[in-house]
Amino acid sequence: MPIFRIHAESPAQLRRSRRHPVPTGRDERNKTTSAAPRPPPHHDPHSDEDTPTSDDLEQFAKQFKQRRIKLGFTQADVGLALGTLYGNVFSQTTICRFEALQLSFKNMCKLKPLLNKWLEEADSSTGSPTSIDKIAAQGRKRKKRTSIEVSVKGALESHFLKCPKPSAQEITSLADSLQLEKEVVRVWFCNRRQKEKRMTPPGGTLPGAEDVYGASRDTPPPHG
Amino acid sequence: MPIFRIHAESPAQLRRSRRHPVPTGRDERNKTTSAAPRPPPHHDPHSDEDTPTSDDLEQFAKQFKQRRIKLGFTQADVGLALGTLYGNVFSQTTICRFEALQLSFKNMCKLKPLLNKWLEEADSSTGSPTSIDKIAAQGRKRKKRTSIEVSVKGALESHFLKCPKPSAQEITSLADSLQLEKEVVRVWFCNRRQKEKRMTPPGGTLPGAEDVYGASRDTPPPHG
DNA sequence: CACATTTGAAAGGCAAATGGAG
DNA sequence: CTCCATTTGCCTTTCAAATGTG
Repeated sequence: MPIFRIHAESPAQLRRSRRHPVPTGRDERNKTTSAAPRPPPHHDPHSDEDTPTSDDLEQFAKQFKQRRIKLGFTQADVGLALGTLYGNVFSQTTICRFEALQLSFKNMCKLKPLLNKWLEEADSSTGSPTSIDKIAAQGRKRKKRTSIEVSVKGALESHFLKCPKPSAQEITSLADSLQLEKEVVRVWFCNRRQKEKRMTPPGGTLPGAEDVYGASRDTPPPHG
Repeated sequence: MPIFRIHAESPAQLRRSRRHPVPTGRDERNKTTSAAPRPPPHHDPHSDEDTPTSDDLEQFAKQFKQRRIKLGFTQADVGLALGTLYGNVFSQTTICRFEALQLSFKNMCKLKPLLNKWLEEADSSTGSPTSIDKIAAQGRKRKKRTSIEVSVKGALESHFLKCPKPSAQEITSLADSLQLEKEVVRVWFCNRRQKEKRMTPPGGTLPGAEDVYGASRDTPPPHG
């Protein structure tokens, strides 16, 4: 049973390879089953703070989820709590991914200590009135994700078609006319270009038409 | 423009694929797109409080979403805000459904005034410090949804197979052994029985043979 | 800037909670 | 209490916004 797949396939890759059929054929999944994907730089087998093994993570995630549920918290609650505890909010999505081992190995390692701390906190204060009702998201580190309205998106899109690489000035004026921050627009174009690349099939053919070639059995999308 | 499908096919009905006649008898399903499914008791054309038409709702939902985004709020924010405004929290999911017109007509009507109020509130306080109005309205709060752990679910399931209709006493003891509230267990069995029924084809045959009785073919299959 | 990665808002599936009728 | 319809939310997934690195 191939348990822990973290890092064996990073989420990004999963996503990508799922999008087009990509005749990968063989799964490269059986790379590492339970060994740490990456040997610790200097081994230090005893702690929770040091690079854990995949098994550690799996174990922890499982236990974490169990405790969380038993304590009656939702994933969202946890994400929020991390904010009030360390000023570092996370979305419910991220907690979900952690529990499901769907983050990269590195990412998992980064989050583990935080969640561990929260768990201890929550665990110990079972029943006692530790005010966890701080709604103020102070010192938010990451910028809140901007929602771009459909119509606005359309406008951006059509601009992109005309000019995928607008100058700083163009961006500014566009941002202005759409009432968006300049930075948001700039990043949007960056991301949009990235997407374009992703969607453009390696050979210049259309995606979906690639199946015609049939058995390119083990040729994952060549990049260059 | 056949846009608004509220009530035309409520999610619930879609899901259950109209197996029951539903008391309404005649289907008011194809009752035009723009007329209110139910004529106002005494018409009072000027208000937001009265039964709105489908068009009203569609209009409102659209506008609502636009404003919300422009103001920089997420669906979750709104849901939460409703809680602090009226003591009646809603989840992100519900707000999402409202915006997408995915609630039943009745349900939409019920939520509209609340959201409308929030919108005004939020709208007017753009930039101004605002009063943190805590209308400690009805304490009428929905019980937080209980998450039942996988293993516990398994236990319940196996009990169900042995005895789908446990007595109050059995429930109590089961609840006790699983460390769940008795009520939760009772409801679980109710819901489980419901599910069983839903999955069991009407004639004892497999689902798909259901239409033997009535040619009710005005509902296109769930979109694809 | 390109490219890889982290992270979240919104949407979808399933089911927990609620309400009405018997 | 039951059944059944309906409301509503937790968790999950998708797509992409934001961030990090060269």
